[in-house]
Amino acid sequence: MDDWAEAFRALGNHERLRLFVLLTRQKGGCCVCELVEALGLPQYQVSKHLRILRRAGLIKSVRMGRWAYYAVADSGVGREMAAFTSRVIPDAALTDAVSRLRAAVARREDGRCVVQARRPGDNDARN
Amino acid sequence: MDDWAEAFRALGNHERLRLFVLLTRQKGGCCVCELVEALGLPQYQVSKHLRILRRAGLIKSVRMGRWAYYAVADSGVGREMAAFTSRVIPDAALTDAVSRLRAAVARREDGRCVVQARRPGDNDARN
DNA sequence: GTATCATATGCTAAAACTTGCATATGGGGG
DNA sequence: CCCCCATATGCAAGTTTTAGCATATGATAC
Repeated sequence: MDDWAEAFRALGNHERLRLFVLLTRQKGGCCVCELVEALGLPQYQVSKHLRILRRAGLIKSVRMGRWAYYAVADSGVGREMAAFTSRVIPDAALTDAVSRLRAAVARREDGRCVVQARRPGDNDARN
Repeated sequence: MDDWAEAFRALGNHERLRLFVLLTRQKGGCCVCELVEALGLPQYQVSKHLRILRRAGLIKSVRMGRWAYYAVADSGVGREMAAFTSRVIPDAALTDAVSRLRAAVARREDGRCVVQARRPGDNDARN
């Protein structure tokens, strides 16, 4: 029960919910920079949100070289929540983010992410 | 999407989650004093939690005389969430609260609540 | 080694939430 | 009318979250 309350709280934030739903849409997971690109949020924020989702048991992470790949957790809370959000949250709610994510993933080489990180001065969202 | 984030946040509190799940277990709804008895929380806290759940679209309320009856909302968020929590949260997690609620409901007369409110000095939980 | 990229984290101020107490509101009964 | 019961709400203190910036860590390339 407490586990579920924590999972609900983790998803009770707009950005984190988008983040989680994005991960459910991208089977196989994706790395942080791809999520940063898809969501248009600062990298540190994405990292922090990811940690909260992981602590809640909703997602898992694997280090591959210098990249960290995140995906929906296999067990209990993660799988159930993913199934639920996939069912009730309409695709239309995040078409843009999904297509940006797809684009980033498509740019991978040999299955590895090659997205260049935004640095101060790049064409980032609010500048 | 924002609606869902708000609903998740509302359920992201241990007591509120218990409260909501209790309501899903008691079809037809129940009044505040019955919930107070079932949960062992102070009345003002139950009222406040109920307001948050209602604002999130999870539950609805009806005034009947001096009692306020609360029940899971019919529409979207409420119904879906109720179905979900009923499926994933084991009954064992709140057997005690449910049986106290059932007992209170059983004590109704002519379908109306007759639970006497706890006053300072009664055999309440932590005293 | 140094430089660079991807990611994580510490710190701070602001905002939001929780809790408790007191009290207000709204309705019924005498 | 006044009193009581059921419920709601205003306020203050303590706690947690959030957002932003800077910086640390981990890993690869040179």
